[in-house]
Amino acid sequence: MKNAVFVALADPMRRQLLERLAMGPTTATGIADRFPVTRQAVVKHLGALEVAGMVAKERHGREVHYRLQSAPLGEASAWLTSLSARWEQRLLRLKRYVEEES
Amino acid sequence: MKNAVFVALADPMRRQLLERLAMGPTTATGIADRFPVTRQAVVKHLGALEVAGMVAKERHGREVHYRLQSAPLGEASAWLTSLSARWEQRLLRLKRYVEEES
DNA sequence: TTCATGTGCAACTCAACAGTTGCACATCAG
DNA sequence: CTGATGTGCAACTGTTGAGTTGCACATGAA
Repeated sequence: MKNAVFVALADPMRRQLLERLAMGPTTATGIADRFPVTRQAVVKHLGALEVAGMVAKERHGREVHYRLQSAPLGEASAWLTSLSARWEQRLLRLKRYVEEES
Repeated sequence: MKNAVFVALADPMRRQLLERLAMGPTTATGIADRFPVTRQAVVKHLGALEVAGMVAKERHGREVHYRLQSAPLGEASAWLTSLSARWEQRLLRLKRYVEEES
């Protein structure tokens, strides 16, 4: 699942979709009007985001509204900070070790 | 540049490389011994990570050591948390609005 | 020098993905 | 019902990237 999140985040268009969805739910057609791509392209991207759990569909009549799901974003962010923290901690240990030597 | 970071993070092998590099610098050959892939594959992945600024090369004799650069990880994480925060804030505003109505 | 090890470059295959187009189906307004 | 709008599904093209292989070059050790 985590993999699907990072795969989804790899595409610039999908990141733009996330930025747009952060302002509120929308339909694929509404998005396609403001982007230089087909509605089908938008639908596919939203599908990838849905597989990653970053977006949820909601049908109202004949319209399908997509809304952001922030949980996966938090998980991805947490993994990144954890990785960075492990490295920084290692640098800190090395620094202490060098200072101890002198 | 941000795009290269997310593209680099999209591959499971590269994320494993980052995990490995968080424990300390290594060579491509050393990594290839512990992974079921060719050295060349590792070199290519490390190249992608280098383009993204997440890894730095350092030559010692005939060996090339790769070490983690944590800055881009922090930037990527910051973007994710910012996006999530914007959405959460919007939900909060909506909640306040609804409570005000009643 | 000679050999082994580590690296760099280039070409190739294979699979996955972005984006498009065309058409069918569903839903709302008149 | 009729037309307009929104959506879903499928097939197709073009491109990108992962991984491999082969060979040449550089460096350290005997």
